[in-house]
Amino acid sequence: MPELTFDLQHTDTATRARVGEITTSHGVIQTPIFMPVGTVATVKAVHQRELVTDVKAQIILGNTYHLYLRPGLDILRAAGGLHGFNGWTRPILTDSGGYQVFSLANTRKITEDGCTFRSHLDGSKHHFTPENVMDTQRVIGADIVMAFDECPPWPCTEKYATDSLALTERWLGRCIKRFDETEPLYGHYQSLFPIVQGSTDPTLRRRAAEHIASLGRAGNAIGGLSVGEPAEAMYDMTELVCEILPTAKPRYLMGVGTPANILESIARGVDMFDCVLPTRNARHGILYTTQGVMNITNAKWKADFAPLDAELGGYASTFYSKSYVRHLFHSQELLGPQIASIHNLTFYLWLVGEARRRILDGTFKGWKDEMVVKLMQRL
RNA sequence: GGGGGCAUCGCAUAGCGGCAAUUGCGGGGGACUGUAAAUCCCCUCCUUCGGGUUCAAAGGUUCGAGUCCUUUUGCCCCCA
Repeated sequence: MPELTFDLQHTDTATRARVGEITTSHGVIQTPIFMPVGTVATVKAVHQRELVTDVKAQIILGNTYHLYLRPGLDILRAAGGLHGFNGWTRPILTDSGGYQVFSLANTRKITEDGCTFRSHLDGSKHHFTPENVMDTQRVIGADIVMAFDECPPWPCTEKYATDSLALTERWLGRCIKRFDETEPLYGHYQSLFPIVQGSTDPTLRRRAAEHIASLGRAGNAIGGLSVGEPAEAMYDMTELVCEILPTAKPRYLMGVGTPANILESIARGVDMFDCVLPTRNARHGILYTTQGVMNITNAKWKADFAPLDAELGGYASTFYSKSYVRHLFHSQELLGPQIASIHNLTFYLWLVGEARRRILDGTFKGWKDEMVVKLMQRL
C-alpha cells in the first residue's frame, strides 16, 4: 500500500531546522508547517474557502473521538469520508482520541483493552480500542492518522509515566497491526503516525523514540508535551527525541504551541505542528501579531484605528482596525471571532512559512532568536 | 383637584429589624498549548487594609434601621 512521502530538501547548519515536502494523495505540504485544528469537521469560525485564500492552510486536523460521536460514522461513510463531508480537498490529519483520554480524564476509564468514555454530549458509554480507532480513522479517511495513545498528565509519578508508556506501546502494536491489515475506503492512501510518549523522563523518552524509530513508519509524532510542564522541559524532550527519530521522515510535535514554542521546536528539528491556541485564543480576543501578543478587548484599543497587523498583510489583518474589532468583541458580534481567527491562523502560517524561507537562505537562527523575544511581548 | 405606589453601589434588581448589602447587565483585567472552551476566573463605594462612609433628604422609634414612623423632594399609576 502506498504511503505519503517526505522529501527532506534542506537542513539548517546553525540549528537542526529542516525544510521539506510531504506528498499525500490530497496534495503537497511544505514543511515546517502549522496545521489548524478542526476538531468537529470545522476550523472554528473559519470558512474552508478562507482557509485556502486567506490563511493559506495546507492541511487541517479532525478529531476521531468528536467525529465518531457526531456526526457519526454512518454519515461520514455516506459522505465519502471527512473530505467529502466538509469539502476540504487538501490533506487532513486526524487525532485518534488519545488526547481525549487525557482531557476527558473525569469521564473515562482506561483498561488494557482500551478506553471507555462517557460521551460529553449525552453521557452514553463508548469503548475505544486501538483496533476500532484505526477502523474509525479509515472511515473518516484522513491522509494522516494517529495511533491511539495515552497522553499522561503532567506532573505524574515515574511509575505512572512508565506504565502509561508501556500501555501506549502495546496499543501501538495493535494499532499498526490493524492499520496494516485494513485498506483505505475512498481510493486515496493513508499513513499511520506512531507517537512518542514518556512524559518528561529522558530515559523513557529515549527508549520510546528508539522503539518508534525502529518501526519505519511514514512519519513520527511526539506527544505528551505542552500539557503543563515548563517550556524548557518541553524543549529538552523535543530535542532528545528529534535526535533519535529518523531524519528522512517528518516529525510532528502534537499540540504545540505558542509562536515561540513553534520556532524553538523548528530549531530542534520538528516539521509539523498543530495547536488550538490561534483559534481558541482568537475567540477569546487574544491576537498574535508580528509585533507581539495583544488582547483586542482591552480598553487601550478603543480608539486605535490602525490595522490589526499592517506588517503581516492579508485581508483580515490589514482591512480591519483594532478599534473596530474591539467593538465587535464588546458587542459579542460573531464577526469579531471570525476576523480574529483568520488573523491568528494567517499569522501562524506566515510564521512557519517565514521560518521555511529563513532556513533555506541561512538566516533562520538569528531571526528565530529575535522573534521568540518579540513575539511574546504583550502589546 | 382627589387617591395610590415607588426611590438601594453606571443601569436593572434582591432585601420584610442584626447588612458593605443579592443577582444580572454594563465596565476593567486575566487564563487558555493533539478543542467538553463564542468558555472559565478575578475585580467593580472609599481606604494608609486597621478601618471609614453608605440604601433620595431631614428628623424620629429601637440595644440595633435599607427595612418601622413623620416631613420634604423627585418619579410613576388611577380617578376627575
